[in-house]
Amino acid sequence: MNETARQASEPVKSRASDIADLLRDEILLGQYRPGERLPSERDLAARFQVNRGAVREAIKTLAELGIVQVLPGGVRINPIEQASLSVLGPLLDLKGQARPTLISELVAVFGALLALSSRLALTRATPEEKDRLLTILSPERANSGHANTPTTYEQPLKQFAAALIDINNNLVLRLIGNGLRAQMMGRIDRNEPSPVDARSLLNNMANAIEADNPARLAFVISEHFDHLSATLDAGEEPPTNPNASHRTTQHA
Amino acid sequence: MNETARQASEPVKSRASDIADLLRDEILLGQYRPGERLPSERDLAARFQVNRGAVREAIKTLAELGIVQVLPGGVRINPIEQASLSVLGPLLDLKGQARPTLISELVAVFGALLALSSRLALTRATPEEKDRLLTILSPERANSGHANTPTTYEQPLKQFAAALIDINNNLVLRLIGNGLRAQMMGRIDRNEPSPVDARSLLNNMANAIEADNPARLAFVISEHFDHLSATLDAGEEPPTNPNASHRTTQHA
DNA sequence: ATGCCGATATGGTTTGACCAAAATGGTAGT
DNA sequence: ACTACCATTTTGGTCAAACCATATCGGCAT
Repeated sequence: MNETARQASEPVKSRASDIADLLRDEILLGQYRPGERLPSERDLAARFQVNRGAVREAIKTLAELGIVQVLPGGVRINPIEQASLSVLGPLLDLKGQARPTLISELVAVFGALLALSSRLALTRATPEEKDRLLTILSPERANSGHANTPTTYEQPLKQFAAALIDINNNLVLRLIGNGLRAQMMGRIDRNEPSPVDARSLLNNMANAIEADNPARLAFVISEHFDHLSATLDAGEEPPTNPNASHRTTQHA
Repeated sequence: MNETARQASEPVKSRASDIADLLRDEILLGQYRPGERLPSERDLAARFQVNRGAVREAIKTLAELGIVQVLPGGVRINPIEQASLSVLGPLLDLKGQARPTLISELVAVFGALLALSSRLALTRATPEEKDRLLTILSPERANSGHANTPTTYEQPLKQFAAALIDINNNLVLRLIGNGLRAQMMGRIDRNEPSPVDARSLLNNMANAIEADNPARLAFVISEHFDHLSATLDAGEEPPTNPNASHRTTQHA
């Protein structure tokens, strides 16, 4: 029946993917320098006690990630800058060991893309779509009336971003968004506690939408994330209060 | 000696990559519907007269592209929206057969990212870096003095974008840029004849930089590419003059 | 010191087989 | 007739031992 319902629970861990993960982390951690050669497939197979085929598949994955380059004579390590977007996730998992400023950079780009996306969307949005966006931004005064949503700021932003993607119907934008989201999934949702008056952000966004002002919408978003990024840039862990357990029902 | 000089001439075509390309195009062309199952590895191996290992590696590639999902019991096709950025290239090669509006969408996102990147860069650029940007934008009045550059508009923009990436030093931005560039490489350089008064764009950009106005810089870029995107959106091939052979020394 | 050439190492490919889990289809029980 | 269960088949995952073409490296002869 429901042929499209399948959801891909876990990626089905396999030897090859385990090896790929391991080698990937080793490379991202800088254990091999760019231009250097990875051990031969046979050596790796011996090291991991697996068949050469498994190693080949793992290397295939690394090549697809853009962090190595396989050519006759040997597999060579690429500079990180030549990698694919998909390395962000692993890089984040390495928690700053490889690039301390990563999260700040990510926030900056995310904010900018959100701003861009919202500007484009608001320009072409129908009244109904604008209503939808407003509803997402301010669940308190929504028509559905149930104000029991626990004042989380990430959720509205996520939904908002998703709605923007739908409205824009721009495949390129969607693919980039997919990539970023996939990499952030479950990695910095907690680490990015969306500090800096996120509530006022949502309000400003709503106002800009009501005012039908795409430029202003983009501006308030950019401002917010620029600030957030700068904050993260300054100290590695800016306002990490001892009681900060992400969403502490602030005298709601 | 020069250990980093190796340049990866051609990607070393292999059976597996051939098969991957073929299957990829078939999927992108919609010969399989999302949720549907790809033929089994054994069947594909038989069809392509190759070993199963080659087919496995090909499928691995497709999985990395995000266009299929391999799990015990069968390989299933994903909706295009779940793919990776890397499908853009193949999609462009299919020249609109799969998604006619792709180029327009790409231009829109490219412009927006360029605007974003330039805004961020101009905010933190040193005077020297600003000079560098200006030099790139207006080679005529550059200090080097050789005005023999044949008035191409793509080149300055490419160099400009590259310089921005360097200035920003934002890995996320760089990876996205890499992805987009890799996909566009040799594909739409000719198809995107950078029409609409590109010269005035460069001038406006230079002015904004001289004025130290990041917002204005971003604005002029956004405006330009929004317009370009809209133009592409309207007619599939907007001003394709019969004599349009990309750069026709317009009465220079 | 230089040029050539062969041994060696490397990725690419093949064959054939086995395993675990999913999908399938038929049978037994209701 | 319908459902629940189970055995068969199919599928991806893995393994083993080779062979090929090319790139690399070493030693040899000039």
